[in-house]
Amino acid sequence: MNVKDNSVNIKESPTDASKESGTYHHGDLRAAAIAAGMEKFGGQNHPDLGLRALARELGVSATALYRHFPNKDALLDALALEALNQLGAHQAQAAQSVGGGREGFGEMGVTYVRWAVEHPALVRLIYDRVGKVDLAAGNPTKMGEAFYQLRAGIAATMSEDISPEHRATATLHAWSLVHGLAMLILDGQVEYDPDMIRKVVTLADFGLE
Amino acid sequence: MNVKDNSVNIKESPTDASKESGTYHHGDLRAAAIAAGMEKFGGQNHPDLGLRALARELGVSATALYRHFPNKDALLDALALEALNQLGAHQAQAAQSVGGGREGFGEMGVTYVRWAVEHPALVRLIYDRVGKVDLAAGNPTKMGEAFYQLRAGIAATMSEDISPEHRATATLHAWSLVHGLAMLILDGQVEYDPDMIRKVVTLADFGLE
DNA sequence: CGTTCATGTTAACAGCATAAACATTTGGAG
DNA sequence: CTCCAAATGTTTATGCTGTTAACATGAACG
Repeated sequence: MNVKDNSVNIKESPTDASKESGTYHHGDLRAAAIAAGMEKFGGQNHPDLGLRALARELGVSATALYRHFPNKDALLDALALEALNQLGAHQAQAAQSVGGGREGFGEMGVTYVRWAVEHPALVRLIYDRVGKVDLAAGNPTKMGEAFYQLRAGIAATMSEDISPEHRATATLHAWSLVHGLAMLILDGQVEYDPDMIRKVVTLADFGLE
Repeated sequence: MNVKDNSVNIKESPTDASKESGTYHHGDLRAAAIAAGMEKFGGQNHPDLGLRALARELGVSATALYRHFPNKDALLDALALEALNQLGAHQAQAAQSVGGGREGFGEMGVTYVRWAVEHPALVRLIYDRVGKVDLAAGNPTKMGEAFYQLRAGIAATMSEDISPEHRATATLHAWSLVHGLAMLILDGQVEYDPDMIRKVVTLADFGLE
């Protein structure tokens, strides 16, 4: 599988744009807003975005964002999707770099946790939004699809000659393990230590090999 | 170990109180606020508390709460502590009802997840607050102590003749597993099913017996 | 009986998301 | 090329929020 780059496409606006004086129109505000939002959430631990602050950074009035997002939640959804795609890309890369089995799962787990530690607010945002969005509208969202890819990556590290039920259980087990570990670290209950992570993750035994 | 009830002590205020007409003074507003807050968070999934709304429910003006809590965060901290104590009590009860080993851990894990599912907003609140509080002030908080009890309960289900390092790793593994599972359920990624929970949890093998 | 202190009140402020009305720029059709 | 419509921006206004300051009440204690 290739590492797809699903990142937001910051298209140069018509007639170049970029900047140039105080143009009334911004160029591509939607993309800029998402980029600025991602930047703002980058190293932070707790998601907290103010429309006014974001708009100020973009050199635009607060209500301008409403031309591109129906409300704040929609903007957060867009950010969450962007973040999930980035995480997915990292996971795919990790899966690519190693084989399956316990070793492969270890690598994916470590990657998941590391990405989470490096982008705390984004992980929180992802799970926060997906919990609200997917349930509310029963639409087969892009986020749902991205999550499916994530699970599939985990399941792929498991031996093929185990029963489907056991496989489902084991996948859930693995996902829970790395996600829980990541959350405990983000919430300050466990200090981040790559070696320790690997030890904990490879302690798992659910018919991987 | 006995099941301690660390719940908030709703002391009848001096001179009885309880209610009786529109007394200018409330009686014990602090306890009432915590109780009302717990009630409000009870079945909800996402923590969201408005001081004004809470005060309205208590039949008191919004700013009255500032006589008992320096700010909103302090109130949330109090709620988180209360919630953590309740969770701890449940865990202790579960630990009491079964022996150690894989069976014991399974019971504790199921209990943890069940309580989390029944009180989603409170679990979120607990980890949200402890992440901010314990780190900010390096004080050995009551919450820190309560968490220690939680970990100790998990560790107690493990065989005694394993090395301390392995024991620490295994404890973290177990905690991560149940916490991650609970979070995935709360975020709508996994549907709650007690049997499935038990299967996933007992799939763990880290020198329990 | 009177003072003091804890605890309540109302009024005010800044910041928030958001809606409505108005302004400007862009792009396409005649 | 011109003109009109749609897209995208701005200003203004509304009702929410947490929080502070100044004032009021009542309970406890000498």
